[in-house]
Amino acid sequence: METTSITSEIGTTPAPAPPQGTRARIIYAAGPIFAEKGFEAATVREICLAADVNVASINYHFGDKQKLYHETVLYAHSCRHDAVEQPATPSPEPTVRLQNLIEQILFSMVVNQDGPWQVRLLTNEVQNPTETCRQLVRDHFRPFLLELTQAITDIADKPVADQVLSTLAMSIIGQCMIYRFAPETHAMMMAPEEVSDSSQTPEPVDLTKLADIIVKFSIAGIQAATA
Amino acid sequence: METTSITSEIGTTPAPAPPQGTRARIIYAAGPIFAEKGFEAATVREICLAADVNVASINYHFGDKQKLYHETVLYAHSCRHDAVEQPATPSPEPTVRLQNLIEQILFSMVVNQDGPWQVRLLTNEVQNPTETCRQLVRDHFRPFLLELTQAITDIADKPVADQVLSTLAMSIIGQCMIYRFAPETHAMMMAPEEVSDSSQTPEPVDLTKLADIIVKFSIAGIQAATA
DNA sequence: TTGGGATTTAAACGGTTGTTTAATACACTT
DNA sequence: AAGTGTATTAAACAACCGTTTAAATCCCAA
Repeated sequence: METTSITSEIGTTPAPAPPQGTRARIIYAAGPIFAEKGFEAATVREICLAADVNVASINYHFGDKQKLYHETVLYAHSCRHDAVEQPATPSPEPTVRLQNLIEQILFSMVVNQDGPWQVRLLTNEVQNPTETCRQLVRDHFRPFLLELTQAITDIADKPVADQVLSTLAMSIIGQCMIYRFAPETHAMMMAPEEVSDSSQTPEPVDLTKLADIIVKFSIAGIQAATA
Repeated sequence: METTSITSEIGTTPAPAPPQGTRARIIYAAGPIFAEKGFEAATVREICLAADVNVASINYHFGDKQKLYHETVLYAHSCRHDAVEQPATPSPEPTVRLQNLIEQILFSMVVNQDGPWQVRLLTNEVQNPTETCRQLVRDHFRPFLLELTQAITDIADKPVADQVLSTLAMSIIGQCMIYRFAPETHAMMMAPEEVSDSSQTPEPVDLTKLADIIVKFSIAGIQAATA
């Protein structure tokens, strides 16, 4: 059995074209299926059909369905993480750092770059976390949260109680994530009549403008809540 | 077959004790199971086992599994809607109305009154909407959104572009909903080491204080974003 | 008490699930 | 060319899925 990690195999290149190895082709096919139907509803047979491999290949290369899911989530995160560039040296100005962080969430989680299935898969995992999520929290989410709370503290320019600090951080994250947590219901609310099929996720919002509003909103909110 | 709607049967009374009728007992047992495992992963056999009824009862009383799910979601919403009292006459002061609306979301969606499964079920439905969600949007969510945008417009005290208005509304809803969309991941982020089983959803946050922070944050944010 | 619709029951239905097996094909060294 | 370990294949496995069936039971009006 191969032992190569998929993240090092095709994770570094977003790979819009289906890859060649059997193992990589399975993950490439499993991603959108897991993202759309969830872990339980997705069947190994339809994944293998989409990947054009034998049904036994999943158990041979990954052990079982659960381990395939684990690898697929990690691959999805690596795609999104690579898709957004970060400034090499953080700005000394905390409001600029806050803007960078907000844009980082929005552009990695909201924009549908080379297919939105990676984001949808991560959203599902964060909501119904498995051991995979714990790994993501430790390696990526918590370091990000620390940067965010540091920026908030600097903007407040005074000591902030821990509970207030975490509430403010969650307020900022919540503003960004709402667009990914319930995009279809959001579309229903905004356009009540014209149902439309909307096969692909509609992206009518200008992300730059959206980021600007959230940044202004949040800076004023931080100052008011810590006054 | 019975034709009584469950919402009129036990919906008006939150009913912490298991109800008597077979039909009601099925919904009472199906709620937490659907909420925890999702529609596909939940099996009719474990629902019937929990409800202590025959496996054929679901098909007899509801037609099929999907129709049972539909009724269960509607019942869950009626529980949450009844659990929060609303002021009879809206205040003329828009900031007070905004505070009432924010508390309305928080107390109906975050607090775990007589078990958090109703909220979790609604969250799942909003994320992967079926026809049931469309019904909820039409009858409840959109009227709520109209109240919210009206309050925002009054606070801004000047004309606000539609796109900005809807962005601000989503920012407020997002701040409240983030605590329900990913409560387990949120707990992971806040307490990295002490994993703990946390069988029940932990509720360390003081809701009144939380609401206060979000209200202050949002009022300042609205004024800054519409200045 | 009796008749008959409503309800509950045990059992079975066809179909699908994830996984395993054993045989086959492949690539590459000796 | 023979041998060897890896990879792929078709077929079958037991278990479970949602649903259906037909008989048994309940309940209440006549």
